[in-house]
Amino acid sequence: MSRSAGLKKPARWADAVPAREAQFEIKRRALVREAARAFGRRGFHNTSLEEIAEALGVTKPALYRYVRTKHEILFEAKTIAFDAGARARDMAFSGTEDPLERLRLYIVHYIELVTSELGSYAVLAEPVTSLPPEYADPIRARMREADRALRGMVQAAMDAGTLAAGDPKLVVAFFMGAINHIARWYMPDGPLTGREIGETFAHFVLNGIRAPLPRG
Amino acid sequence: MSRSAGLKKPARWADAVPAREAQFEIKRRALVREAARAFGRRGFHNTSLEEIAEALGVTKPALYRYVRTKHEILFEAKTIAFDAGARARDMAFSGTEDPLERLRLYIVHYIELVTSELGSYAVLAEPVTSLPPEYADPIRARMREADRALRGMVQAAMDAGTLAAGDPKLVVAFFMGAINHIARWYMPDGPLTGREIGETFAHFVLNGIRAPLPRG
DNA sequence: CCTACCGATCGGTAGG
DNA sequence: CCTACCGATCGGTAGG
Repeated sequence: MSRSAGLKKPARWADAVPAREAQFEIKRRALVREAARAFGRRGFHNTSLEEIAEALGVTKPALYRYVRTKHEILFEAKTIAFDAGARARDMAFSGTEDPLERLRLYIVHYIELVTSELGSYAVLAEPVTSLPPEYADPIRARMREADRALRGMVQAAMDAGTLAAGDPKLVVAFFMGAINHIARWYMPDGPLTGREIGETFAHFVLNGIRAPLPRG
Repeated sequence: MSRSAGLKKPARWADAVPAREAQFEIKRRALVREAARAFGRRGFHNTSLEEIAEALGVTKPALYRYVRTKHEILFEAKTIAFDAGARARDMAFSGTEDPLERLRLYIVHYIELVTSELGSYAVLAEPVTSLPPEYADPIRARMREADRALRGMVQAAMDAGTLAAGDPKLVVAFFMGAINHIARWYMPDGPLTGREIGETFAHFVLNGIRAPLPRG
């Protein structure tokens, strides 16, 4: 359609060397990840673009080659976190047919993802109100989507009789609160691996923290 | 010591009408509560003093009669939340001698307090980094204090054998994550009372969400 | 308790 | 990718 279309040069080296665009994506991702880490630690408004730029070894205006606004960065960071949740659900579904075991797998996998990215997922704690409607609305939609999916998983296990009957909403609020809180205290170089935390939390959620043989 | 001391007029009506100072305290508290609510909902930096003033029916400069800085307001709001936690612990200790029951009482009471203040306690989610060191340091100290106290309660129940042996730190992180998250989704005019949520969450924490009689 | 108003921070842009 | 620099927001103050 465009007049310049006919002038496009053939790809050099038959695209064997995608260098330029690949570099761009790599840099952009590094920017979003670094920002996510900072936003999660200190909060969106307590983190200036200049600080992010400094952490990446460039100046603030350079960031604008990769991103349009600060809001866009937060939006991308949150999107990555929601994608991880969706991936954990996929893994849980393809891992087993049993509703209760699915829930367990979801918890373990999601926690492993959350703890494997240098704390980038703490951005989930940043209020959506830090974003203008154009970004906040899709994020809220994804929150509802994740909630709906998890409630469905809980309901399925209740229907199967392996979960105590009750309000799925409350159950999801319970364990997602505990899980999303992890990003706020987890230290990648601490004594516990993501897997260990995942297994432990999954056990706590399903079986509680009580001793198996309460003394009378 | 002051020269005007000798000129002080006797208290009118023998202090039966403390009006002035009481009014001041009432207004100050209304200010902090309103701000806490707004900070918890939209975040500290997304809430301007002008918005808070408007919600109270005054102009921004009027707030400075009751408070020195915006930071001080956030500090007070967080302090109130920590005081509630301490009160819940006191109630738990004076309510029973049994370590496990104490934990249960703490959870129920704390959740009841958190849900009984129009969402003021969501300020706990605001990062301490929104405060300058002079305020952030005491807040961090109180976080550590609360953590230590709760770990002690958990350890006691483990020693008594009513809680499964394990890492008290992880146990506390687990249930406090779930509990503090409540302030972020609780609606005072929703279908659930704070008491109901408290009882349910306490049960989830202690016994898990699993059905009591899993089918084989 | 209000009407102005100042000062600093910081997101974003110009221009190279 | 950098050196300037603009513009808006907003916490806080003056003065009444």
